[in-house]
Amino acid sequence: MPDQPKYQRRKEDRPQEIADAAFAAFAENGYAATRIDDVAKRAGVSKGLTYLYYKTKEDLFKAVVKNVVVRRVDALIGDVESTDLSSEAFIRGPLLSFMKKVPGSPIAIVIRLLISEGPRHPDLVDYYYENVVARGLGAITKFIERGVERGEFRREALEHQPHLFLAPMMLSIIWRLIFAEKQLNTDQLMESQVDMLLTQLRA
Amino acid sequence: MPDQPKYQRRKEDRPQEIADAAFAAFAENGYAATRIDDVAKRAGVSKGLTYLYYKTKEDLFKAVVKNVVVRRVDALIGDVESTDLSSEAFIRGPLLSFMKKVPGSPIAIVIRLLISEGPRHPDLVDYYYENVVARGLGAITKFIERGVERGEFRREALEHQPHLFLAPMMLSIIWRLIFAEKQLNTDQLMESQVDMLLTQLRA
DNA sequence: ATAGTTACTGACCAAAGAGTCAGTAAAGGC
DNA sequence: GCCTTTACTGACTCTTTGGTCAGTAACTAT
Repeated sequence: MPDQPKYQRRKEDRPQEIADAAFAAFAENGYAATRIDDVAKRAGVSKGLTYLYYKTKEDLFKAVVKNVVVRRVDALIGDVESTDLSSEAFIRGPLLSFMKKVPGSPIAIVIRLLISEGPRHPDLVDYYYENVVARGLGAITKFIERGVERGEFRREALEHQPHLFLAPMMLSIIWRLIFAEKQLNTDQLMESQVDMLLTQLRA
Repeated sequence: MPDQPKYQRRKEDRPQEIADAAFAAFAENGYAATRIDDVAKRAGVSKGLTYLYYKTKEDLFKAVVKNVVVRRVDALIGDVESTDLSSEAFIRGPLLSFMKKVPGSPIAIVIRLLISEGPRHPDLVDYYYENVVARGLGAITKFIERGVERGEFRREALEHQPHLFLAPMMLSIIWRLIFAEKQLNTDQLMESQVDMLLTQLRA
């Protein structure tokens, strides 16, 4: 029987492993009800090690919440800027499919955490506003404007369109966060809305 | 100097006073971060008294969350059933004005609490689904159907209309829960949506 | 091998907070 | 006034948990 070492030193990977475990724990139990000890167990390390990489529970929380969403939004914005589809085709294609994915993705969890913990972490809220919301809305707005310039869309009535595109997605997210099991065809909801908005936008 | 009694016995009023204080505390801090001692202080009573009227913290929480919303929804449903306005006039009038009020009302707080604590209190979620969501959606659906019977609305495409009416309200609620200060004209958002939906519904 | 470095462990501490209960005093009946 | 009832208080207990740190053992260099 080979003597198995009690643990391996894996300086490089630990922080991410702990962050992943923490995300799962926060997702299940929320911030306050999550025990650091529990996070450590999930990550397969001791509590002490968690404190080596993250100074406090709050630090861990913030670090975790920040790194979940940004790269997804980056990807979407990249798509928007590089696509050669017509505006309508892009909206019906990649944008709609992105919106359909969100309610079942970690983004939804982050929204739950922002709703429950946001008020006690204003800097986290600011971070999300700047890096996710503002950029996301900006991208959609730019995209509608491009449609206008190309003569695909009418100029008027685009005041609040970006938000209206997102509204059924938001409803779907919340619905699933609260009533996970109760059926609601959220995909169809978003499709109807997109249809409706495009009809109104079309030149 | 009259000797002031240390306290008054007010058996009738205490439960409600404690519940109100608890709602305020839960709204500010969430469930886990709320101290019973704090609730008691807000209500101007001792911690012990809280436990006389509510067996546990969880009992208190559930009692509080249940009694905030139901009577408002009752009122709305009462309106729906007794109005003599045309369907469109009712939607543009009382329904829209109800939806505008919600994001700044205690209902929004309840939604926050359901999102953060719902998973750990499934019976509370069920209660809300039955008493608020199902009844609310039912009322709107009935109302659209009435419009159809009267020849005001087209029959088709009313599949998911009730949810679409509510979607921008949901977005507004969440927006204000997270980004309280950041401006967004949520009223106008809901008006645009109602316009759009009515245009589509109109016979 | 052996010594040195440090990633990692786990027992520990101190604070906080849910829930209890013996005792107090306010109201009401006589 | 006095007695009884019970709404109410507040000090106490016991558990939980965030955070610390002295010690251990996995790797590295020589």
